[in-house]
Formats: sequence, C-alpha cells, structure tokens
Amino acid sequence: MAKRADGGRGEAGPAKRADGGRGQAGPAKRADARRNYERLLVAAGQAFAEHGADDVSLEEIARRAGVGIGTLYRHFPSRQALLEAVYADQVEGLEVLAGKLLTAESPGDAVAEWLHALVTFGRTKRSLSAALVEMIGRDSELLSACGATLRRCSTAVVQRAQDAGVVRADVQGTDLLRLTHGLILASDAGAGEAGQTERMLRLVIDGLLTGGSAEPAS
Amino acid sequence: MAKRADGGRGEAGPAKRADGGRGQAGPAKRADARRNYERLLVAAGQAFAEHGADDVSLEEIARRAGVGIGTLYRHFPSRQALLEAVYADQVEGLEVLAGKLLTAESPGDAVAEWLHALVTFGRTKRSLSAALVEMIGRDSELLSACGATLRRCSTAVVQRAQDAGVVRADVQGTDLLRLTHGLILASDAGAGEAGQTERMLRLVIDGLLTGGSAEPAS
DNA sequence: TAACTATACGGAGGATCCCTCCGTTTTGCA
DNA sequence: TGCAAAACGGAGGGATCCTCCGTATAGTTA
Repeated sequence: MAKRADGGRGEAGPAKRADGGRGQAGPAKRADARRNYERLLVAAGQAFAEHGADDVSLEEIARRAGVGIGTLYRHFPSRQALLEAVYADQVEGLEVLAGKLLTAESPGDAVAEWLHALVTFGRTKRSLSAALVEMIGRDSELLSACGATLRRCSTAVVQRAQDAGVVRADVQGTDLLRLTHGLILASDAGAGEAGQTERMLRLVIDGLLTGGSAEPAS
Repeated sequence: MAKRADGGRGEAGPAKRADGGRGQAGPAKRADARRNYERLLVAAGQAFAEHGADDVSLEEIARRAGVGIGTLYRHFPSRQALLEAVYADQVEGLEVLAGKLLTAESPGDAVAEWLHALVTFGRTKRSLSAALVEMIGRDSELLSACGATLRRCSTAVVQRAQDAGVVRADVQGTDLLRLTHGLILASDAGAGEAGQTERMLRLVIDGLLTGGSAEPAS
C-alpha cells in the first residue's frame, strides 16, 4: 500500500492546471505533441485503474503510451499533474456522456447508463483518491469545479427522467452521486466477488424507478 | 504529495500488530532491542509530524534514531507497521494523559489541556491519514479500537468537568473529537497563519464553559 | 518542392529509496 | 568468565524519480 513515488524534494508546485491540449490559451501545440498528450492520458487512466494510482511507475505509463519518459515529464511535470489531468479528463468525459444522454431515446435507460458510468468513474476515482487527498486544500478549486460539473450533469439527467415520469419525483441528482459513492465503498469493503456491484446497482436502479417502491422483487 | 515508498511488490502482509516492546506476550525482548524500538518510535513520530508521513525516507528515520536501517526493518517490517505503531503509541500517550487529567486540580483546565492534546494529536494524525487510509478496511480493528479509547477518555474528562459544574451539560465527550477534527481541517484549509488554530481553539473552549454562552467576547 | 527553425522527442545517467542478507557485536545467563 | 542466542548495522541489488541534451520532426517560408 501507498507505493510509488519518491525522489522526494521535487517541489511539484501548484501543478499549473496542465492545460490539456485542447483549446484554451497557448501558442497552439504541435500535432505530435497533442497526440502524445492524449496517449499519455489514456495510458495513465488505464494503468491507474488497473494497479492503483500509487502503484504504477511513471516509466511504465510512458512505455504503455509508446513515448519516452522525457516526453511524459514535459507534458506532466509531476505525478500530481498527471493525476489531476486524468481526473479532469474523466469528468469531462462524463460531461460529454451526460450531453448525449440528454437527447437519448429512453430517459429511463439514460439514468441507468449514467449510474453505470458513475460507478466506473468512481472506481477509478477511488484509486486516485489516496493521492487526490493530498491536493485537497492546495488546489481544491479543481476538485470543487469537477464536483459542480458532476452535480449539474446528474441533476439534468435525473430531471429529464422525472419529467418523463419514469423516475420517482423525490430523487435528487446529487443522490446518485452519494449512492454510487456508497455503493463502491460497500462493494470493495465486503470482499465482493465480481458482479456483486452489478447486482447492487440494478437494485438501486429499480428503486429509483416509479412504481417499483411497493414490492421489491424477491 | 504522495511521496515515498516504492520497491513495489513488497507484499507487506497484515503487519502483525508490531506488538511493541512493552509487556504483553513474547519471550521478553532484550534491553537494547526495547531501547531501539522506543527511539525509532520517537524519531518516526517527529519525522512524520515535520515532513508528512509519506515524505520521510525510512533511512532518515533510522538515522535520526541513531540505528541502522536493518534495525528499523527488524522492528517494523514495513512502513505500514511503523505507521500503525506510531499511531497506537500516540493514542496510548493520550490515554495516559487523560488518566492524569482525571485527577488534576482544575477539571476545567483539564478539558482545555485535553483539547490542546487532541489538536496536536490530530495534526499528526492528519499527516498520517493519507497513509492510514490505506489500512482502513484491512486492519481497521486497530483504528476502531483506538477510536473507542479516545471516545472513552474524552467522555471521562468532560464528565468530570460537568460534575464540577464548569462545562455545559449539553456537551458530549465525542463532541470534542469532532470539534478538533473540524478545527484542524479548517485551519489548514484556510492558509492559516500560526496562532490561528490557537485562537479558534480558545474560542471553542470558551464556548464549552458554563455561562459563557450569552455574550461572545467582542 | 526544398531549406530552415522552433518545438518535441527519447533515453542515458545521477541521485534516492526500498528492502534483504549476513558478518559482527552485545546481552543475559550459567 | 565463557557462551549462545538475539540484535545490530550497513553494503548491495533492484527499482524509481527526474533532469539534461543531442537528435528527429512538424510547420513555415521562399
């Protein structure tokens, strides 16, 4: 537990937002730079999800991404920066997904899919959490901004399903965030076998649907 | 940010309680072993408090304690084990303090001193927290046992002050734990200058005292 | 299309760190 | 005093981190 990272006095600074590669300011990055940036983000996301954010060497991430270690460090000056970027990227991905779900055919299925996405995201986030805790307080603007985004998306998806009458009226968007959070904690505390969370998740979804509150399916 | 510790596949095991050196079972340790054990505990406690539990190399701790790295590893097979031992030791120290406070002259001052101790402890604990999080779920019996001890001590100290009529009756021992917890979070989130927590702490103490609830000192 | 330059790439290398292993030293006891 | 078990201590193998700088490439201009 609590592996990786040493070298110590690396300062790391406020991790200047890492800007990404997409848009915003800057003198426009070169094409290969943007490509490598994306590759690193993907590789890091996978690696973190598999081994935990603290048990992956940056050199392995660079290897997976097919770039040199120097390239990784140019894009992400510190492990923190990479962590933040992965986190922000995933939240952005969720935001995009929410956008699609808001125009999906079935608002009910949209909620289910949204929950699935939240759980998947939450699992990764949890593996990041130990490391993310470190940046709370220092750069918590990023975290709070991402939190706000998630709340907004979740509320919108739920709202639409409620308007369509398929989800109970007394459910709040933020409830989903809490539910998934608890669900993840529960499922990896209870030595859960695979599929365990899947079952619980379905249970939750059934509970959210209108009319499903009287008789729990035995 | 999430430094230290690597080497990877070190397993580390359930960190077999590290037993300490004082009493309990075992074929009685040799004098020098017990002495070095204590030195390491002290050195680790200081080092963790100064640089954070993840930013101190075990070799530095050994150096501070004036022992070889091998000795450190014999006493504490893993960083986790050392962390746990330091934590348990500090809780034990608090327990002893509480015992003394229960026979102190002024029950009111005792509460104040108890709060101070809790804050000091909490600060260290916070620096340990990132690492301790890792062991929650795996070996949470230690944590829950320590938590119970703290609650018990806190309740006793408060109770005595209430019996003496110097602390409001609607205060619970566990309130102090929550208060200090919140106070610490607040003080290192708000870029607090030194003395900031001191001020807040006095404020809290004033609030606990009987009769102090009417006019907040301007 | 060819030449040119700012930008990006890549990985060797120095500095730590972790943890094990084993020869040497110390302690407790007969 | 002599001895064996227990403890000490640090060298060394393996792995990471992060920097530095020569080389390759994308974009641009003639």
